[in-house]
Amino acid sequence: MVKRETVALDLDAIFAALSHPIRRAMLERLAGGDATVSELARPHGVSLPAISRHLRVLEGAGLLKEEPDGRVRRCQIDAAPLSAAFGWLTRYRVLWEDRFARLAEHLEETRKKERKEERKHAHNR
Amino acid sequence: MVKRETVALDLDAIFAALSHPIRRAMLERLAGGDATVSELARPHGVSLPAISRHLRVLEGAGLLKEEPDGRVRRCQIDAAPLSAAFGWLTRYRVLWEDRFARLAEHLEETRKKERKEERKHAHNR
DNA sequence: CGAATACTTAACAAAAAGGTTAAATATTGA
DNA sequence: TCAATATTTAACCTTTTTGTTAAGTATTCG
Repeated sequence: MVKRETVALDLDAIFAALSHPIRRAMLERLAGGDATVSELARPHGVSLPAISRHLRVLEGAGLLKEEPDGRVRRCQIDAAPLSAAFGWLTRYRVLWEDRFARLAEHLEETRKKERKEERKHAHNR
Repeated sequence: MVKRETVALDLDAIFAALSHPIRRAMLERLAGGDATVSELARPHGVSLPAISRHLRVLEGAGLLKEEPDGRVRRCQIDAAPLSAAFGWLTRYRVLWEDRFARLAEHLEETRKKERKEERKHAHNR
């Protein structure tokens, strides 16, 4: 199936896109509403070309849509791909939680036995 | 506040660690239980030094704990840092709430089934 | 029209990422 | 003790990432 590979490639691109603080900050900014390239650039002390390339990274991960509007470019977040990242994390978080759950169960079991032993010994004292 | 910076740095490292398919596969493997370096290396067609460095990336993100055990190194997942990534995504999850809801439902459904299967198998053991 | 504005592309450099092979280290087991 | 096993370190190469400045392309507006 092609889909599996696509998803995998997406995850590569999505997680990579999220791994840079400027790009995360841009997404955070865009979460509050659309913005132009310059507006997105302003808070970060880097050149416009650098910003432009960050935007293309986000776009490549499917996280950004741009729409030319006169001489301005209006940028909009597309958060949909985040659900893939979220899904990956969730799938394995679940597994780890299960492991913890099983461990916790086991410990609880052990504790019960121990308490039983304790009570027995208390009687014999 | 030092904490904020630490978290930001962690997010860089955590998302970067998750952006490589081999590293994600290793975490998936480790989710099923501890493994040695060689065991982790086996499925991927790369050299052991390459694997060793992937492991250090995971370790650097706090996702891996290694314990020398004779001439073997037993690797164990530490899922705790994932909650930072999880947390970041969750903050912006408002933007894809609908999809999120559907995904969450689906995962919950899957988990229930899996647990049912687990109990069944546990009985047959 | 022509200057200013908002970007992008080109060309370049430094650093990081990801891989390789060869050599070093440590542990086990015959 | 010696050979095999498991893994890391060193040295090296290539590609990608991230940034820079300078130049190019549209678009708006006086």
